[in-house]
Amino acid sequence: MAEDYVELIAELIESRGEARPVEIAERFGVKPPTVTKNISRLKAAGLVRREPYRAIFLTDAGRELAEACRRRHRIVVAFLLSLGIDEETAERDAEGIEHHVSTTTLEAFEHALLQSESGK
Amino acid sequence: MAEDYVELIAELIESRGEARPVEIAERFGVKPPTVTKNISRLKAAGLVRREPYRAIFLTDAGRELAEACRRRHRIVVAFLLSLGIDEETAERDAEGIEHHVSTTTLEAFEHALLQSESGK
DNA sequence: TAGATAAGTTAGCCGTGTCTAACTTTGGGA
DNA sequence: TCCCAAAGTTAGACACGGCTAACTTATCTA
Repeated sequence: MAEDYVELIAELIESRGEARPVEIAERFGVKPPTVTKNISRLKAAGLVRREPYRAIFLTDAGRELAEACRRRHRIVVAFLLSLGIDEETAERDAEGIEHHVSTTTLEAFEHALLQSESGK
Repeated sequence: MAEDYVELIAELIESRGEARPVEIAERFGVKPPTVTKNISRLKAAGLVRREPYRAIFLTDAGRELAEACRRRHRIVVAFLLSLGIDEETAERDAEGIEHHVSTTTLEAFEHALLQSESGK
């Protein structure tokens, strides 16, 4: 959960300037109370900084985690695309797959990606 | 959860002749009461047939699900291996990845597998 | 065949992630 | 400026998947 949240929060801050619960709820297809509860868990975990009714910000730890997740996500998506999978499916599957990919496997994906690029 | 259970139960029946809670608990690294609870959920879902204190059997639906899962598992593992990933990592990652792979992506894996086989 | 031991179950707890219903706060018009 | 709608929170419920402690059943062996 935490990974998906910080990833999305980082994206929202980048694209919108701030991250709001209502947008998070829409993107994940959950209801606002779920977001409130999860955000407070992220806060307890030191990933997020925030006061009630205000926008959500990432701590340094949160930003680091988000960066690692986004990088991993990009690699997985790019890899699936390189296999000829359509964008929508690649995005959807990557969402699930990325949390189960070890460093070893991620490196293998990167390596395969380089091969396919040189061979195109 | 259900998929992992029926997959393992099918394996145990094949290799041992029957599936016993104690073995399931060991393989998943959980305690026996967890297995009892989950088996009764599988029974409620119509995937498993069983009386208390006896071995566990799959229903037709359970067997079908198990077969689909095992096939998918084999493909994911073979695909990861074809990327040069070591067996242990391939097994471990496949366990997580397999539940998030759409039919489209599974087919792409199979296709890539054929390519790599013809090219070796 | 009677115990002891291994296997399995039951009861009750916890954390996670979800929901609905009802409330509060914020902020932008009229 | 005041009020209303949108955003956010709180309270309380639920299912899932895990645990420990304590109990019951099955089985093996002396």
